[in-house]
Amino acid sequence: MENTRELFQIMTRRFGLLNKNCCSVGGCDISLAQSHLLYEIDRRHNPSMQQVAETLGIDITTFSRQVQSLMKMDLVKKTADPSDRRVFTLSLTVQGKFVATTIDQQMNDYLNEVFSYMSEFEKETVLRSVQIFNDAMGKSSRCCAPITG
Amino acid sequence: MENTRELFQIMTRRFGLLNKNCCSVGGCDISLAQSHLLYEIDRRHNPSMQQVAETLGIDITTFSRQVQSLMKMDLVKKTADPSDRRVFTLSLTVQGKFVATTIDQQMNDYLNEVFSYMSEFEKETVLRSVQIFNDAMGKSSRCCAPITG
DNA sequence: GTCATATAGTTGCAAAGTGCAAATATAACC
DNA sequence: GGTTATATTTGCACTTTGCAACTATATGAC
Repeated sequence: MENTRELFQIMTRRFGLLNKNCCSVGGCDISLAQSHLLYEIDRRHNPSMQQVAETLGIDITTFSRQVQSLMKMDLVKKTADPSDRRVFTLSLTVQGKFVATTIDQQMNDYLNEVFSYMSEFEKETVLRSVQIFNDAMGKSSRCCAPITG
Repeated sequence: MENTRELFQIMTRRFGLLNKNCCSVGGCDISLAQSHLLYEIDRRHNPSMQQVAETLGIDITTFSRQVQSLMKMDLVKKTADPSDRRVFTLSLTVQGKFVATTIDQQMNDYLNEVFSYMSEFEKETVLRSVQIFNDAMGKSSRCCAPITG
């Protein structure tokens, strides 16, 4: 029987490689870190810088600069929060939304191909399992617990 | 119903954060990249530099330097392959083996805690699902297919 | 043999990414 | 009004990265 960590290590490595391979949209090449930013900004509703940085486990100063470069590429927008002027909320530009959506599409296409090698029952089981696992990770008191999502 | 990619994205993100948190063994702090190297060298039998770099999806020049720094830390050993003198095979030193084993232990401890939030049946299902998913990824013709393991 | 070509690995260099400490700006509490 | 806390940015030094070019060895054609 394989080691438990091994199973997850291999899976996440492969998924990470996939993520890396999906960083090219049209003429626009972005880094893996930038892809993660776009993903997280896309799935939330106007999150603050702090929130996203913490969720991704990135130092806030590094994050600040990553946002700057994505703004230069016109993929991300920063808006001052009127209720607390220390805070900036993040959102995607039209182009940023397009890039994020395209990446999401590519990833889902690939995942669908992977699922095509399983029976429908297996597919359902796998999806449910990942959900169960994510829920359990969320309950854990140890390192990764506070991360939302 | 949640997006398929979302499920995997969240899971791998959390697992990645866990990996990052498990990079400290005794007085020895290593980077996440170094942890991945140790892991992969540990689970293979005297792999060559090329093999490991390709498996991890790292540029060979970057990899070469990572190996150099792990050698300086006395965690990894490079041995000239007598049958092909262009090739160097990698292995862990006693201390490297200790670090890799300790990290593995920490990761498995954490995973066991996560599994404690599930029933035994759910746990079995999740483990089997990850195995099924890894097998299916291995069958895929797309990006991550050639990666061994 | 030896010449051309392929492969394994290293190094130079310039660019990008990183985190800590310190700064700015605003909020919140008393 | 003054102290303390929070959100974000910048300075700086260090590390990491990948491409191009290099060395060294192997392999195949002839």
